Amino acid sequence: MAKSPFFIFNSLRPNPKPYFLSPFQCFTTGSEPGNLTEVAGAICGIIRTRPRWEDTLISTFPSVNFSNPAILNEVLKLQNNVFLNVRLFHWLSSQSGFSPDPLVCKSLFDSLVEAKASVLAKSFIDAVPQFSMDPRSLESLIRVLCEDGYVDEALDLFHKLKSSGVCPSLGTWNSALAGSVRAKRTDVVWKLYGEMMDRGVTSDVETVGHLIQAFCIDNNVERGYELLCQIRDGGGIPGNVALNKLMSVLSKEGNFYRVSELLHLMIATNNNPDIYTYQEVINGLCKRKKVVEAYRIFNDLKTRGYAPDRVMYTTMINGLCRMRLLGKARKLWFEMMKKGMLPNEYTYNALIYGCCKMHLLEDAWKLHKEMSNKGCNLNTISYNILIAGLCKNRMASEACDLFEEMSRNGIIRDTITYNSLIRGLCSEGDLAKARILFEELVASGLQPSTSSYTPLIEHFCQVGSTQQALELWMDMVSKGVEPSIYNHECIIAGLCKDGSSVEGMQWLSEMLERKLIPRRMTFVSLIRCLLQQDKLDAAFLVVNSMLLTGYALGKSLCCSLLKDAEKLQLFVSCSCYYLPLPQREECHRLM
DNA sequence: CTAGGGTTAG
Repeated sequence: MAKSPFFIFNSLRPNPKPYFLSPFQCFTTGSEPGNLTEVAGAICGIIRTRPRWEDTLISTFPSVNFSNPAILNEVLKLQNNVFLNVRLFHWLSSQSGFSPDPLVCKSLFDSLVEAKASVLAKSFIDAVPQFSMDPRSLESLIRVLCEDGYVDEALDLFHKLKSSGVCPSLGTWNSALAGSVRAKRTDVVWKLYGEMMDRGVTSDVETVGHLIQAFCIDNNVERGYELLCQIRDGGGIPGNVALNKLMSVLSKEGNFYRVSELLHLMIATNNNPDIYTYQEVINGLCKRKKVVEAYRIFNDLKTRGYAPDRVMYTTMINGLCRMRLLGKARKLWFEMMKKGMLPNEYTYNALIYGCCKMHLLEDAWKLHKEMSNKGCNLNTISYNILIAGLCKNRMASEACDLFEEMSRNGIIRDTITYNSLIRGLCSEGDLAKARILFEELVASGLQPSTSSYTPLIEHFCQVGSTQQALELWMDMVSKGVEPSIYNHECIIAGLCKDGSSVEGMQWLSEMLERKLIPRRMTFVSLIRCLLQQDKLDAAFLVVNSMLLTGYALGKSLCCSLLKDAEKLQLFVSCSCYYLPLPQREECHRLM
C-alpha cells in the first residue's frame, strides 16, 4: 500500500542505469526488457499516486524518450486504464518534441471506442488529425456516438469517411439513423438518408423502420403509413418499435380504423402486438374520451394472458381519472399493488389528478404526502396538478403553501404553475397577490402565455379597473403574446361597465375586422349599454352586426328595442334582407 | 442481449 514517491524511488534505486542513457539510446535495442518494464511500472506508479504528475514526470525521468513506442506502449499496457492513458497521451502531445507513434494512436483510440467513451474518442480524433484512423474503427465510433446521442458528431465522421472515399456499411447507416431517431433529430435522419441515396446504399427493413419513426416525429403519419404500405407490399415488415410508434400517433389522432388495420397486419405477419402496442391503443382511446372501450380492452388483455405492467396500469388509471371514473381507477390501483407493482410518480399524479377532479382534496393532499414520504420524485408536474386542483376548489392559500414548498424542495416552477395560481387567486378576489405573482413570473425569466393574462384582465374588468386591464393588454401585445377572443370580450365588458360604450364599439368592430367572433352576450351587453345612454343609432348598428354574425335578437333585447318602435321598424326594413328567414319572421312577429 | 410506452391549466 506504500504509494509514496519515495517508495517508487526505493524500488528504482537498484537499477538506475537507464536514466543516464540518451533519449535515442533508451530502450531502443530491446536488450534490456526487464528495465523497460521496471521503468514503465515506475511511471505508472507516479501517474497513479500523484494527482499532478504532469508537473514532475519529465524531471523524474529526464532521459526517457516518450516518443519511443516501446516504452509508451509498455506504460499504457501496464496502466491498463484507458482514461489515464488518454490523459497521458494528450499531455505528452502538448510537450515539445513528442511525436506519437501511429500504432499507439490506433490502439488508444480503439480502447476508447471499446470503452464506449464516445466523446473522448471523438475529441481524440480531432486532437490527433495527422493520423487517419482506419475506416472500421471510425464506423465503430459512429455507432458509439449515436448510442450516446451525439448525432452531429457522428454526421461529422460520415463526412470524414466520405472525403476519404469510404462508404460505411449499412449497419453503420442504420445505427446512425436509430440514434438520430432516439435523439428526435429528424433533420439528421433526412440528411443521412439523403446521403445514403446519393451513394447508392440499398436500405433494408430496419432502415425503413427508422424512417417511419422519423415521419411520426415530424407529425407526418401519412407518409409513415405510406412507407409501411410500400414495404409491406414488398414483403417486409419493420420491427415492433416502429409499428408501435406509428400506432401511437394513429391512436392519439383518433384514427382507429387504421389502428385496427395495423393490429391485424401485425398479427398476420407474426409481429404480434405486445404490451407496448396495446398501451398505445389504450392511451389513444383515453385521449379521445373512449375510456369505456379502453377499459374493455384492458380487461380483455388480462384474460387473454397479457400481463399489464406499471405503465399500462398508470395509463388506464389516468384515462379513468380524466373521465371521473375514480372508483374504477382506485380498483386498478389496488390491483396493481396486489401484483407487486408499486405506484410511481406517474401513477400518483394520475390518481391525484382524479381526486382533484372529484373535489376530494383531502385525498389528493394525502396522496401527495404519501408520495413524498415514499421517496417518489416530486416534479413540476406533480406540483402543478395539485396546485391547479386546489385552485379550482377555492383553496388558493393552500396552493400558495405548495408553491413555497416547491422552492424549498428545489422544484422548478413553470408557466403553468404560475398561471394556475394566478387564476386561483383572481377567482378568490385576491387581485393584488395575483398581480405580484404575475410580476414574479416575468421576473423569473419565464415567458407569460395568454393564460397568464386572462384571469387578470377578466377580473380587473369585472371590478371596474378596466384601465389596469388595458395596461396588461398593452404589455401582452408588446411581449408578443396573442390575446384571445375572450380577452377582447372581457375588455368590451369592462368598457361597458365603465360606461365607455363608444370605446366598446371600437373594440367590437376591431374584433369583427379580425374575424374574431364574439359570443352573443358581448353584443347584448354592448347594446344594453348603448340603449341606457340613449345612443339608439349606435345600438342599432351593433344589433345589425349581431344579426349579421348569425345571432338571433332574442325576446328581452327586442323588448328593450321596442321602446323606440319607429326606429326599430326602420332598422328591420333596412336589414331584414340580410337575415335568415326564421329571424326575419321573428322580427316581424315582434313588431 | 435489442428497441419502444404513460402525467399538468385554460
